[in-house]
Amino acid sequence: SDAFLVLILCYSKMGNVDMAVETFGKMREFNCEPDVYAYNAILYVMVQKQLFLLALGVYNQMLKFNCSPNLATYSILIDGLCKTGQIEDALQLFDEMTERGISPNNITYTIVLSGLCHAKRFYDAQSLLNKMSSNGCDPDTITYNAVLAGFCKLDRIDEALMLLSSFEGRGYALELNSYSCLIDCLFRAGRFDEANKWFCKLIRDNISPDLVLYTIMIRGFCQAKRVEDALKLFRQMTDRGVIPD
RNA sequence: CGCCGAACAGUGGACA
Repeated sequence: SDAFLVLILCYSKMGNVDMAVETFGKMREFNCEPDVYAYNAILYVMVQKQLFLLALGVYNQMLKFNCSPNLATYSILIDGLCKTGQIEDALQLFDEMTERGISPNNITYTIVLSGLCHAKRFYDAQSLLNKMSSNGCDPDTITYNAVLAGFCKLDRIDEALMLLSSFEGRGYALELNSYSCLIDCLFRAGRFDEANKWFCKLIRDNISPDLVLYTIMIRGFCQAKRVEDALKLFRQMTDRGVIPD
């Protein structure tokens, strides 16, 4: 049974649904009842390949065979719904899960938060974030990344900045990607000085900007008609060994 | 057979 699981996981990582499904089917032939991990593995591939209806079928089969879904099962399914834009169904499944007595953890919350952001449901995301903390789940760095990027893209920059300060207050540091995202959004909102301020902070913190961030900066300064600043950055970039594309 | 552990799920940047 473990052997099957490992095999399914391998196919799953290779993105080979057909072989994963075939292997899964063979389990029964060998008198191995799939356990929750096997189900999760197979659900995961299906969801990755957007075969959501198939996944739902497997989920129902799972219930029929009295294999109780666990938190990972729901995370996989909810994630699939979110990523195919079916946020309402995702929320419903989320409720179904809690009704079954399974409480969400960091991962589940992050999935739903990111789904809500992608669905442009800022207020729902905000209140879920609060609910998360009041349920004793502390957002971790992945949660913050997801929500920060989400808020930025919804042009809720001030909310993102507030989030960032509570984030820093808890001793986390942003990664380069997230800074880039924030800076880009500041530029788009016409908040050039702030964008520049964050960039300077990055340098002070000894984080090396990469090609993408330099591109964001240069583009931003060009839009702000600060061509000299843009050129200065271009030089800084090449001096630091970042090659323009 | 029971217990314990392990193995499954989350974010991600400009232009394109």
